[in-house]
Amino acid sequence: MKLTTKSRYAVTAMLDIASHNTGSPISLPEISHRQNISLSYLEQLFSRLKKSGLVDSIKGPGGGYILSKDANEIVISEVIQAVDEDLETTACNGKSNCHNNHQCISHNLWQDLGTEINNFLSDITLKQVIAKNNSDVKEIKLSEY
Amino acid sequence: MKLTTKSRYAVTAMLDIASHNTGSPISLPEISHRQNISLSYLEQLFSRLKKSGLVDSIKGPGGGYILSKDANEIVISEVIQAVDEDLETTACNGKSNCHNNHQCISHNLWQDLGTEINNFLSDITLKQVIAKNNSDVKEIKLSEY
DNA sequence: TAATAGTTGACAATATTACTGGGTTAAATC
DNA sequence: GATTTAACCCAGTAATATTGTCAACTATTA
Repeated sequence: MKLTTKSRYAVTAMLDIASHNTGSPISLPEISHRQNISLSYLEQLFSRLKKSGLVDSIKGPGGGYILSKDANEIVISEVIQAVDEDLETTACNGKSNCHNNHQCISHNLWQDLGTEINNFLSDITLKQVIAKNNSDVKEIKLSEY
Repeated sequence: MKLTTKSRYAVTAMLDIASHNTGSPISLPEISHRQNISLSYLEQLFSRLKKSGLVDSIKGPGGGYILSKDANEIVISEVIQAVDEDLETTACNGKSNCHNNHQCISHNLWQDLGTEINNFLSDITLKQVIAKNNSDVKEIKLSEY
């Protein structure tokens, strides 16, 4: 599990689509403007997102991207994994001589934690993040009036 | 919250020290060998970790680094923050005109999630990760005999 | 005190990744 | 069918991560 600015952009863009979902596709220029992410970069990200089957695309005027599943069926971790392809490898990966000894145990420490982080992010859907945010906004509004 | 290979290395190195903690300091060449991280890079990482007060250093032969606090008092998030200095900024950060409107709501989506991830990693200590790993190893051993 | 093993810091060089720009293709509207 | 809008593809540049090298500086030990 890796969590870079790249994956942050991808998650943000997916959240943008999910929160502006009115049935019609959302274009990348729209997202670019709202989220302040360069169009070219979005194109690269969505190339991956589409390959991973998270979005469908519609060409031409009025076209754009739509979520391939419902927003409560897409979890954060799969968005991240779609754009950050490299699976993490430990130094002793595959070496049979490094099994159950002291060195390998050390190597596994991060792997364990990585799995936990992954599990955590696999429990959060796009919809949940949006719902939480909306409730926060309501609170702000209430406190202002 | 950012989670790159850099922060992964930092956490791994800290876990290495914590798991080999026998009272005497652990040298960077040791960690470099065990975790397969270049010595130069470890030096850079530990420069930050020391500045953040997470480790103390002892010079000269037999020297190295020791945890400045007990392993159950150091949480994963502070290790990550020590090496990844840049605080994340949203596009509308600071602009008063972008408050409570549609655009800003989108920007906040990630920020909310980021906070959650941070809270999650603030609840996990070095000691917990090691304890979990040790129990896993026991399970493996049991199943092998 | 000299020699050695270790940390610390600065700096350059390279490899990898993040990001941008220019063009091509496809669909819709006029 | 010309024009517009958007996805899509490919190369280039910028930034960052990573490694390498060298020179202090510090404590230990002989």
